[in-house]
Amino acid sequence: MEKLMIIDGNSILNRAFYGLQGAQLMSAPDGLHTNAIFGFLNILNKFLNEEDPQYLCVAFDMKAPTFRHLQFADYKATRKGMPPELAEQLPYMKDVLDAMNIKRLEMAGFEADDIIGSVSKCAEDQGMQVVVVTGDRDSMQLASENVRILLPVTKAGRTETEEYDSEGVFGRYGVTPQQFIDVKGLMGDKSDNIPGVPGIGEKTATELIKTFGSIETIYDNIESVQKKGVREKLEANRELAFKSKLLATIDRNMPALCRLEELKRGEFDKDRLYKLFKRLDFKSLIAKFGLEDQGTTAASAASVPEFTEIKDPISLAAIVPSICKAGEFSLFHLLDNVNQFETRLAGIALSWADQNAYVAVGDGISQEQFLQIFTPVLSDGAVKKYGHDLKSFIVYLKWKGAEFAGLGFDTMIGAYILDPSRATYTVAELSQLYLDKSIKSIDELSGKGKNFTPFSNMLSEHLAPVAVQHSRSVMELAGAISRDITKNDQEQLCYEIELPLVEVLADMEYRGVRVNKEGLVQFSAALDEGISGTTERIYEAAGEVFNINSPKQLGTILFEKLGLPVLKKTKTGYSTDAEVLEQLAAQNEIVSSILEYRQLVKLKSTYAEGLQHVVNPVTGRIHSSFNQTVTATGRISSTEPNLQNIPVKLEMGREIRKVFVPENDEYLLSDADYSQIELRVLAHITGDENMRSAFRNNEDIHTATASGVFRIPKDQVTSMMRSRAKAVNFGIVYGIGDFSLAKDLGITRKEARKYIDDYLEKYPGVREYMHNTVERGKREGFVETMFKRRRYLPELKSSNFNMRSFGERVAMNMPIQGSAADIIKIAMVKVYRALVERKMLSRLILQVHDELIIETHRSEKEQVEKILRECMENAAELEVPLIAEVKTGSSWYETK
DNA sequence: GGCATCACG
DNA sequence: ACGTACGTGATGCCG
Repeated sequence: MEKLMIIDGNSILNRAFYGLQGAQLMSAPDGLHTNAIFGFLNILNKFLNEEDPQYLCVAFDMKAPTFRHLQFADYKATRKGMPPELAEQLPYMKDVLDAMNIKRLEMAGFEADDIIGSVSKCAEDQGMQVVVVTGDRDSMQLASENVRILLPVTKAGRTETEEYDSEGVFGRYGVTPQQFIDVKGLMGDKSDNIPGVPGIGEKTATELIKTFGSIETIYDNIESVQKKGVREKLEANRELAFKSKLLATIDRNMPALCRLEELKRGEFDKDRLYKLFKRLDFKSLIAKFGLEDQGTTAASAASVPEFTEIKDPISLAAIVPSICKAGEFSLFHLLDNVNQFETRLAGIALSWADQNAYVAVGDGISQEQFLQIFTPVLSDGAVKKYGHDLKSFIVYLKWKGAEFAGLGFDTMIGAYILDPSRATYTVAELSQLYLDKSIKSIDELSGKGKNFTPFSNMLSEHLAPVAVQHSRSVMELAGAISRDITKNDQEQLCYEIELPLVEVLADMEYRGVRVNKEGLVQFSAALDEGISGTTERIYEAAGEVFNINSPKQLGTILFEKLGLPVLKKTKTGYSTDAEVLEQLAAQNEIVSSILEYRQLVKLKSTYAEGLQHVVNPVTGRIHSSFNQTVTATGRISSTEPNLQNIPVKLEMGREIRKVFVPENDEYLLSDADYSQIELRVLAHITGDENMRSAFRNNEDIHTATASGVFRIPKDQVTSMMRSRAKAVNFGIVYGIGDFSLAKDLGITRKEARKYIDDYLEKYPGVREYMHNTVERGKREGFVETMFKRRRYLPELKSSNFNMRSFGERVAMNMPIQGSAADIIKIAMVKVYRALVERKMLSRLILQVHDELIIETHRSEKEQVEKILRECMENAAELEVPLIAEVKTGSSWYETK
């Protein structure tokens, strides 16, 4: 039997739009929203795979009024207009469907439901099987032996499908599909503004129709309606009932929709679809629909520039003079991981003047030969280098003992400065964005997951053209991106802060930090003892053995077996996080054991054991990566391992810091941290006089705030008041709301509101700033830091309350967090230069957002402390003093 | 691979 | 009426 699938376009788009609205907006590079189209295509793809129909169409509503509007003025009067974020997606959705050769059906004067009803009837009559995909239960009336209704529903965060044929409808609602119309006629539908009979709801309506069969029969036998109240309501609204039934009835006899042949599925127009998906930034769908190949065959694909392939040392040496003469060149380096601790150069593409070359390292030229021949160029500061992610190349060179100088531009960093919110910064996507040029991406070439192939295992005939396209693009991108940076007035940020920082971070990664591995092993063993005891106590209290690490199993024990009250839920079930457990601790002894267990297991798995795995066996040190293009605010992030979240708050965790030590006993660790840098930045950029004077007088800011908020002299501020004022200070920086402050402090919302109001009273400049920064964000589309780092905030224009509120909080927070990040980056460059210029033995090794750590040679202790303090305190000229506190000790633990 | 949890500033 | 603080990364579970 042949099968037709009809999709209710508006309803599925709506569902996708509202279903896929996380905190993150989904949008194409130019800000066009794409979430509804994306969701629609995923649903479409799923059902096409499951049903594989021979015929397919999508029905849409049109803006024109339908016969229902014309007959009844109120019809759908309450329905709000489509939000602009969805409306802008419609034309693209239609383009995509056209490119997929899927017939769109829309007709002025009719709703999608009527089209679906008519087409399905026609198909049914011709002996076809019909599947209707919709998000709208109104279509239930269409179900029959041969018409199934598929309803994607979101359950616990996952999309499942409810399926109804006529029996299914009867099973679920107790009435036949036909009678579904009568039920709706009686109960009405608020969202469609179908009035129904006032006072009759779903229950009564269903009962009545079950008994009588239809609205007509009810009125023919109105005296048989048992309940007096119901009968009176029915009698009083006879006309309304019939009118509502008519409104609820889908028109199944629309003219001219019966040309089913036109709905036969056709081939995708792959080229057109590929371009559209590119436009919409749908990478995963390109793969899902098998369009990868279009990238190279598409007309827009850039051609590969002419290049020389270099496979012997002599040819390499031959191009060196030409590069030096050009005075600048771009490079694209291909690194492979030999193992967890070692990278290898697999090849490098070079572009200079009008020439390009690919050096096949490991294929005729060894790494050593390459370095020997090329280091004079790499270390010559007079020859400018343009690259993409030069930090990784510089770190590689450092391991090989080679020098790098003359960093001209890094396109990854440049693109991050232009827009720090991007998920990735690949040369291929930046070329598309800034050069309007399509090149094959290098990651695609090497594959992912089980298809992954190291560059060294690939033929250079495949690698070289792509690598050369990359190096040529890097040259062009350097121009395009630097022009935009100039336009945005971000030159200082780029050339004095971010680019100089590349070398600083490379050096920090290369140096690493010494850890006492034996100490980690011992720490781990000590934790084991605690864990086994705690585990036993938990099993004992639970009366059974289960996996405590599984929130699901733990939830079952706590909330079902032990009957503890459910205070919070997550998407997938009961919440068992620390906040919940702390509230439950008094009710059952097991709870505090679980908290203790969690603490111990976290320390063991993430720190005691996790860190052991990343100690470099050659150096005995941990070489974390410091990422410069990850955060949306300008902060640096640290990975593999993350050395920016080593425990410090609780003593038990803090002990782990004892294993972070200097290289040997000639060295110490110096730790300098900014005192209240974010609040000082706040005082500076808001210009608030009260806050400024508190800092200028070197007051304790939380006490000063408490004194203002509680309207009492500073010497009468209690520690309770101070800690509450501290919470408000923090909250303000995050774009506070009374609800969250109340929860944080365990007070009522009203009290929290008063704290905030009193705070803004005390610091009126802060109120002014918060208002202005949001307004400016809306006007300009972005907010910025003291040093002109930008973050774009399309969320501010969202019609979705939550999303817009999120945008507003970010608008308030980013300039503060980001300015603090700017300042410490400036300090890092200063500190690094000071150490290098003085030819000191001490080196910067870690940064933790407001804290710098130097491995200090004992002979240089005083000098290092002075450099740290001065570079940090003078990194920026603020309206309030910047204060850095420095301590030196024989381990990270000892620098507290 | 997404989710829940928890470590840091 | 909404649903609830900013920025990160690592781990273990589970579909």
